[in-house]
Amino acid sequence: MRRKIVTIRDVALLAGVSVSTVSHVLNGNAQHVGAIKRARVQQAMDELRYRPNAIARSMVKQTTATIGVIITEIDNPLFIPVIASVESVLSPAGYHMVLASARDIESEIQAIETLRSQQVDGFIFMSLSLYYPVDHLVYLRDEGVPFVLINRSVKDEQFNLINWADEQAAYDATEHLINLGHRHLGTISGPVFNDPPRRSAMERHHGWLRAQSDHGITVQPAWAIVADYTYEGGYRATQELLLAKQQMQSGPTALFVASDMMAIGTLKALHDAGMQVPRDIAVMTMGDSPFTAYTVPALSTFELPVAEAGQLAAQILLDWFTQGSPDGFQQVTLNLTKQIRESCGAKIDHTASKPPLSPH
Amino acid sequence: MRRKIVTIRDVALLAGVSVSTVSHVLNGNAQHVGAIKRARVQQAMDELRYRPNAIARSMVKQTTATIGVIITEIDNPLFIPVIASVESVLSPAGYHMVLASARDIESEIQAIETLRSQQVDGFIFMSLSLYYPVDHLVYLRDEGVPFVLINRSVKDEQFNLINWADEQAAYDATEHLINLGHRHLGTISGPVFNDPPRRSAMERHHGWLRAQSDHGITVQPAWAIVADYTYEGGYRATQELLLAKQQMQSGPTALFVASDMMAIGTLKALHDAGMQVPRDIAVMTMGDSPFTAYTVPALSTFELPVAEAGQLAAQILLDWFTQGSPDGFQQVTLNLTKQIRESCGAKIDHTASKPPLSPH
DNA sequence: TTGAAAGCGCTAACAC
DNA sequence: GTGTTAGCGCTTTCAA
Repeated sequence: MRRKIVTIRDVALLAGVSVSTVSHVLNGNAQHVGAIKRARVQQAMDELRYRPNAIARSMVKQTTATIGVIITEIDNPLFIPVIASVESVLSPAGYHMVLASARDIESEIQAIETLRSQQVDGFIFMSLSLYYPVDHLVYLRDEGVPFVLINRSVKDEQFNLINWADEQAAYDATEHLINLGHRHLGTISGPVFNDPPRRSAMERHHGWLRAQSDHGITVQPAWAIVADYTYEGGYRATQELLLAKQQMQSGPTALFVASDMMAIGTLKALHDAGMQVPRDIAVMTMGDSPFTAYTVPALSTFELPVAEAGQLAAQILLDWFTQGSPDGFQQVTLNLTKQIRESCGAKIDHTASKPPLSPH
Repeated sequence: MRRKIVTIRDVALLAGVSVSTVSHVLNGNAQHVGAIKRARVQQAMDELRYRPNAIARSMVKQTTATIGVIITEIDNPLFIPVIASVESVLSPAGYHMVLASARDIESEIQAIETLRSQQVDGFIFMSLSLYYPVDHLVYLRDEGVPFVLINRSVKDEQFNLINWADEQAAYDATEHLINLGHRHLGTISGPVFNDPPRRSAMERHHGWLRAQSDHGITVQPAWAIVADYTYEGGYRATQELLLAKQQMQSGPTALFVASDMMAIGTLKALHDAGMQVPRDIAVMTMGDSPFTAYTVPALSTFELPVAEAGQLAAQILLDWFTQGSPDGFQQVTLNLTKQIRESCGAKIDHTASKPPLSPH
């Protein structure tokens, strides 16, 4: 990019005016500039193909109109709609986005340092959804740096924090299954045993438990298998569950699968085992993948409002920049949307549908 | 980000040295600095929590160590692995990435201007895979700005250009079907009738045609349906095909679906119509979605080496920066990887498998 | 080995 | 209205 650079000075020279005049027309303070000179300046800029140097401007304005987006799990499909929506609100406001990825705390700290030295005006942190230490974020906050966290596992109340109502959605999904008549529920959980633990996985698992508890259903621990949110994980966990069922001579009639990627694996494993969904087993899941509508059978799911999270995050930052540091911090929990399709089946008939397994 | 900024001057003052000395230790020119002073400077930096201002540095060095990535179709899953891999090679080299999206030529031109004024050192353009005019890219090239195009539809030979071997993969996929014994082939094409046309769709369609031509198979135009690379499109196109089949009293025994997203829709439509894959109809597709392994049945596909494209693009730019402007431009075509699973079925037996539709 | 000083391209008082 | 000028934080000759 090292052409011979055309500067504001060149323009001033050609237009026969001073640099400050050029600067004024550049910044729209055109009221302070006579029409004749303004035209001359415009023409000189065009002639010279002048392009203002944003770096130099940032230098004096002490602001870059750029926000840093730090993402983890760059392979997580979730972050596409997020950055897309962040971009969609930032861009019209004249803000830019620099991206950095960080798969752990160390590289996150590193990324923050680098972006700060690049003078970004704020941050969006996307999704290191483990309960990691957040000392560096506390520090950042105390320095007055604007940032917002999306889907982040923190317990501290003092951040701008956007989360999804994972626990409630899992509860609702499970309850939906219960209302359909199911009394024997299994689950494929996310990575609940991670260390540090992962918020969404914990919450979703908890929602599954709570719904059953509220309905007086006894949880069968052998029917709760832990996986890792991937297709493969869902596939293997389902095989495991089927094995347990075989050994126990009894299995769940309905499954809550804690992520739609896993649910795809579950569907596959069930199919490979010769089981039909929802006839032999009902399935509910949650997530944001548009694929769920096109699986066979189509998955009943709770959809994450992912784009909303990104928009909101960007808007919080923008407001901060324009209106100055806010009084408190925003804690937003976005609800998921119920999407009933085929995999959860219809209401089951307890009196007729099953052979007399239990006296009930 | 407007704390009271700690500058190199503050450090110099505290350490009792000159700014240029601080600058030297900052830039590793430590040979020129005595050990005692060096230590003093280090300590002062730590004490003040000094963070060098990259903006100021860029200002004098005339380089930002940042490359602009302009993507279109931000909803296209393809670009995730691309930017992930771009980041993975840029980051270790100390380079950053600023993202902009542009869904048409006008906004692309706009994005280029903005990023240039931000003094990015180069560009990666990702995937406006239509034959749009490229005057602005020619201009960019002639100005000596480093950039590379990924999956871009251009005919000009004078760009760094990374593409996938779409035509060949489509040819191979079709030939695979032919080798399996199929003689009646259908296709769900991408948006071939777009204006301007879309390279990958055209090429894939052409590959499908060429393979049949090479094997002396007569193409049945009614079995070639055009869609738009989406699930929905694949679903609807397949329904259309089924309708045509019904009206003609004969249909294809095998389908080449030009993208895996569409193929998911195809599978669904086929299932909804009560047809079994591959028994009733064989399916081959191509793309980069990891989902294909988990559909029912698992999709036979040609996989796009997407990450490779990103790495290559980033590397070309990095080499340019370190070794200076190259002599020519690189034109790379990356081959897809054959992945045979269930949906294409096994070799079919012409003598026995079908009721005597034809005397053959 | 160290320091003084001249910018990098731009903005914003402040004069005129 | 328009021009002069002092920086923004840093690197880099060039002298000492």
